[in-house]
Amino acid sequence: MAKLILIDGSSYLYRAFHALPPLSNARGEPTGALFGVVNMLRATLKAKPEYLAFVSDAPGPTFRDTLYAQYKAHRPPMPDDLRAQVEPMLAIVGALGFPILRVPGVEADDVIGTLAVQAQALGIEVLVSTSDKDMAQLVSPHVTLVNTMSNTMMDRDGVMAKFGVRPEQIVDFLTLTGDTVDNVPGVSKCGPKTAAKWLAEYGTLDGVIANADKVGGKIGECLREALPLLPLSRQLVTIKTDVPLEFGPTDLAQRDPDTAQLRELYARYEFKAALKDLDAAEQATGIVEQPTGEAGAVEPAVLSGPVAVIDAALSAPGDYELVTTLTQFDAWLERLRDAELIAFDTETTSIDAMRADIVGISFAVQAGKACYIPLGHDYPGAPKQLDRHHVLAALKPVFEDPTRPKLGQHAKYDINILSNYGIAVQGLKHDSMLESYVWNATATRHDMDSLAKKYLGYETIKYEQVAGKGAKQISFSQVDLDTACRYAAEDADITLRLHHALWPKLDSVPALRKVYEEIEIPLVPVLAAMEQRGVLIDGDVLRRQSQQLGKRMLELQQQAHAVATHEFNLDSPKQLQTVLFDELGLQAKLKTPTGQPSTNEEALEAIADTHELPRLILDYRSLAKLRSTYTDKLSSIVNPRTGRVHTSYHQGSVATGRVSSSDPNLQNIPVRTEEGRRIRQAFIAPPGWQVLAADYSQIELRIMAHLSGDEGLLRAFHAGGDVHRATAAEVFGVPPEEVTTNQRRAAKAINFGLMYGMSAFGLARQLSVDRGEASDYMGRYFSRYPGVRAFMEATREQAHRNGYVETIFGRRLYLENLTSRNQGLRQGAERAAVNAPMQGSAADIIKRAMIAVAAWLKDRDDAHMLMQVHDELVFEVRADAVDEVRAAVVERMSGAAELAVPLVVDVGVGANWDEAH
DNA sequence: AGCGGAGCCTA
DNA sequence: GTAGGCTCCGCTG
Repeated sequence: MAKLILIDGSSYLYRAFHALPPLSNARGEPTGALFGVVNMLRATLKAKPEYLAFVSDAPGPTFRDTLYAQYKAHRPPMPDDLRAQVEPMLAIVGALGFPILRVPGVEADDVIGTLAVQAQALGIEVLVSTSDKDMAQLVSPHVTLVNTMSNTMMDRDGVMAKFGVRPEQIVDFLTLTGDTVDNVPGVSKCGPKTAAKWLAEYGTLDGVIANADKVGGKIGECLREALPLLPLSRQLVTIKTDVPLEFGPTDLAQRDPDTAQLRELYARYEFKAALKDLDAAEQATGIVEQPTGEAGAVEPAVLSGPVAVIDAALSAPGDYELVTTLTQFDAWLERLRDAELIAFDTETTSIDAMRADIVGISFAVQAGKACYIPLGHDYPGAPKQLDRHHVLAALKPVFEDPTRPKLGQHAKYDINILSNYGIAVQGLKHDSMLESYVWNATATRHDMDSLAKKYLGYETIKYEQVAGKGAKQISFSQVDLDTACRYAAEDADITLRLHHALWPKLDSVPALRKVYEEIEIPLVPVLAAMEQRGVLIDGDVLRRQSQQLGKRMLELQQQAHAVATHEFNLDSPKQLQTVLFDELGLQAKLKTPTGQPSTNEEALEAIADTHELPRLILDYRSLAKLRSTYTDKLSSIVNPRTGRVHTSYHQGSVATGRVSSSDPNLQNIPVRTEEGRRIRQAFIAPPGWQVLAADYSQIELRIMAHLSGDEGLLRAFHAGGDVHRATAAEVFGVPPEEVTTNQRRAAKAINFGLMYGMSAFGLARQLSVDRGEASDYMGRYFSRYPGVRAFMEATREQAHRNGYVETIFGRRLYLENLTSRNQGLRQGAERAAVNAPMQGSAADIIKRAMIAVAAWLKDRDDAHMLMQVHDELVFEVRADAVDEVRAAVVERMSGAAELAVPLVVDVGVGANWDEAH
């Protein structure tokens, strides 16, 4: 059964303030009450409730003040030492991921009462965490009070034991006893015992009132005296359970905690146990949450309250309309024409845009107001839907009008879908996935469900909930219309709400806004076009290669079995381990991270001279990899409709700003070995066309020269020629023409290693020299290129100071684990920090180049951009246009950034991708 | 059927 | 030693 924990914030703050000694931190700030509350919150989280909230009083009068001017009139003002702890408390509560609820006009109790009743109706178990006895009136079979500070729980029996009355009698009980602290008038001389006695006798307050005459003695007079005020008192002590709220119990999921901010707050207020918990969690997961706000010095006051308060406009349930009539559709068409920003989403039959059919479209034009237009639900008994052709034809002018701004979540997919129906979407202005990605690429995944949870505290309907999962999953076209509407309209609605939550963040940092507006958003249609175009594959070439590879693999396999004297699965590292190290008794040189003797390439290479089996395995593996991943796979993935391979480019999955490619991954096609390179021969151009490949020469090293400003490195690049040779000449103190092959190899290893944040130890390993020698090389390198060392130091320092490093264009690259107590994790983070500005800037540059080249290609039909492989762009070009395209591509790639060194681009042209290199 | 580990391809 | 994606096995449901 799902559980909801409601925390009575004010009650805890007061109770902790009075119960704990007046602690303070090194700055002299009071921390006692905070400490108590933080411990209570941490204990609460350990219960892992599905839903939770921290409820506190909103500023301003409530309905009780209106009802009775004397209400709480004698309450002393909040002590300064307590007041000072309110803002930090809210900051910590927010950073822990609690939804904070503050509703004006009512007290926290009323919000808690209302949510408790609502949750109960939904079959949710409720725990009310409070130290306020008045709350006992809420207790029921599924509502229990918890007092974390005294570590007690109070259910129905507990209420009876403590008060001597049933929970439903608590209101009457409190009315009779009154409350001197809150200035609620009761019956004087009537304490808990008398109240319980009367209620036991007459059942209810009304019963007591009706029988007021029968009560004798002095106390009877007091009762009769109090009679006129009792109805008012009852109103005052009754906790409301019908407050109109913009959110419900199920909106109250915990958000992702902001560990970085927590660490800072805990450190500031010196909560050592809480800090230790954070460290333990970090060690366990190896993950540290990145701050989502401006990193650097964080003043708790700035980040408190509103950051985590559920914003009614962004978190309320939406109003979704299922559009099945022309009247409805025309009304929405009108809304779209008037909209400042159109949020749209498509529903289809497949996640592969190239094979998907459209099933429906949803729109949102304001938060909470969305529609779903079903177009292709075809289950038995499906209601009649609008004509797809008519709807798309009517929407086409809207989608294709660049002056009507549009918003999507991963809009590239929807653009591809609509393109299948002849609609060329123009005017994509925003994409919530990219907003989140540019804001902080690593704080969260950027799918809508994760974003809604993190930035809105909203739990979306999951696709699995409407369509099932695994083998039983049905197509969206089989989902009933009402369910489909809830799901699909929510997608458009949440996209819009996410935009409202994320855009102000981006807009507040000019460099990030520029990266988003000038790089990521314009890149969307460019990538979409590349995916749709696809690349032509020669299936016959691949099939022939598969056969040849298979034949040679079989031979190797038979030889291996003969050597091992029995059959075994060459693809199984585990079986191989047994054969090599147990049966044949070979000496294992390396271990896997899990402690098993390793059978990876390096380990087999190391024992290849002691037995013939390792070499057979190595040969077999390289062939198996080629066949399973490339020759078999690629020919099977050719789209039958287009005869081409259509990859997907991912704009939101690489921490440094690169794009990645999958289904298939065209960014890891072999190139280093002769056999591998043959696979590239299958990437061809149509008859009369050529493949043109253009790649940046040493782009990351050039960026290092630019960023570091190191004179030696700048000179080397300005001189042109072989930079590794130039480096070797400097490091080894010989003229460039006398540099030996080994010297150049060492220099190249240093150049690359430095960009990966390498240590002398790593270089020694790479070059197979001892550590002293490697460290000697690095010493000489840094003495020749002192600017490089300074740059690396500065980068590490910036990473520690800000939690992120930046690219040339100001993209922020957050680092995880920089403050880890685990040395390995921390050093890993520092290496990543050193590499990130170079890898990230290179990514920015090629993205800018792609946008520029695509703009130039826009109205041409003699060349298409097909692939991006990090520092390389691949095109198909009609033979008569090759020279012109080559010049234009080089010009735009070289001109994609103004660096302190030239950006050199090498171009090759050929009948296939291999020849074009 | 889904998942983690091992291994290996790219820049 | 940076950044990814894909395939296989072998385990768990």
